[in-house]
Amino acid sequence: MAQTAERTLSPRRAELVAAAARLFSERGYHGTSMKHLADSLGMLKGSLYAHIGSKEELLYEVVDEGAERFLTRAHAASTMEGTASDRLEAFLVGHIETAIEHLDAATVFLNEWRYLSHDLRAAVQDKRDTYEGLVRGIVTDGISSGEFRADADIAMTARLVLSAGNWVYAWYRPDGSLSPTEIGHRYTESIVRGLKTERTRTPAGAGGETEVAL
Amino acid sequence: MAQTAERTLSPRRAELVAAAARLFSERGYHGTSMKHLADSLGMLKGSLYAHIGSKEELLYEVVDEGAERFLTRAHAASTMEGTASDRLEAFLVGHIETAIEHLDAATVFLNEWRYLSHDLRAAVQDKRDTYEGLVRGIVTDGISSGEFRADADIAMTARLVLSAGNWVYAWYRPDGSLSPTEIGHRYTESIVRGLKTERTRTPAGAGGETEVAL
DNA sequence: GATTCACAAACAAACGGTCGTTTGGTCACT
DNA sequence: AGTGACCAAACGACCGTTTGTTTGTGAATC
Repeated sequence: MAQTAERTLSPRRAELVAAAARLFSERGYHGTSMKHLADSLGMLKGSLYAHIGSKEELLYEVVDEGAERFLTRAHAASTMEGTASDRLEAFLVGHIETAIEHLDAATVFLNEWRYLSHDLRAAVQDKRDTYEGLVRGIVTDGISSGEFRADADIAMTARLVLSAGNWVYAWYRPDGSLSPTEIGHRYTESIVRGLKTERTRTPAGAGGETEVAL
Repeated sequence: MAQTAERTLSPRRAELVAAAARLFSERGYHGTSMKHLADSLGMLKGSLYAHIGSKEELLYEVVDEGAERFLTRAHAASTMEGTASDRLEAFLVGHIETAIEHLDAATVFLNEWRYLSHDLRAAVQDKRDTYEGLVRGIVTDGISSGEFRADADIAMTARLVLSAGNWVYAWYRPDGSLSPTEIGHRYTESIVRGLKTERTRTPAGAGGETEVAL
């Protein structure tokens, strides 16, 4: 009855998902019509359905792709050797690099995922919970080992880290003077400095001015 | 020809704007139809146009109302007596309190403003720039007075503050155990601790666990 | 000769918005 | 008290357009 949406193969389908990521991030899910999508690929909207099952399926694919990228990097950071500070830094740098390198998918992952219908949204929510759990784990480790202050608020600290990383998409412009890695390092330094028990201050260079962007 | 949309008077119109704020924040601007709005007020969509000029006018009203609230609180924090730390704290606490007390309008202000057409969007952008300028001013003052580290990155620090505050809407639930004020204080402490030149550590109580929410 | 892929046309439903009409209530005037 | 003018507010049908999706057809590719 319904034509099966062949999984991930087909290069043309990948183009579709990429175009959807760009449009959804620019105009939002509900603000993007199938005609917009088709126009951006030089075809008619009806033709899209040779590659996909529905508009929502497309949204899910973009969102899930974003979630997987974040999780992969986060898992690597969580399990690597080193102090909790090292891992927290690797986590945040990885988060910000991922967000910037795939700005479209990351924006959609952060902003449009809530428009998924119940079941698909729940699947994404699971991954988000897992992700936040990884940050909390690192912070908890740092406290256990005496590296971080014992009275640090774990949930609040984790959210501060994620908030910093999650808002990058809102102000980052590719023509800025700082690299993603550099941004990640600076954010981490600010946060970790406040977390540590003893002072292990690393000198930080003064950066150039950048334009105002909230 | 076009019926003039009477400014801000009319209590019924205010109800309309409030209902729009709630719906726009829940379903997004493009995801909310005029029929949704009318239904939520128990009237027909055609009747809405006795009070408003267009859907976009409604969006602008919600967004601008949000912007004004943030700006008012921020201006008060910026001009108050005290150290830069005090003002930075007042700023962030005010930001978070405002965001939570008017969660709907704040969410729309942060997420949906970009769907305004060019001119209206530019007006909002101005206010956002002003807002960010206020944070930077406080950080700059702190550096000048020797209160904050001389090598602190002003733009980055300002963004860290705003990011923390701007993401609150995404995880805050009214039934949580922490008050808006408490949340603001904890965030500020984490950030300011990393900014200060000498240690002026204030003891912080360990908070209760809260549920996972990204 | 089967499979891909896009076209072209059509679909019902929903979109934002308009408009002439009806409603319920409040006036001033008799 | 009764009457008619006035008025904001809501109705309800309708506008033209766009929405996401389906389907039958035909050209190209393997």
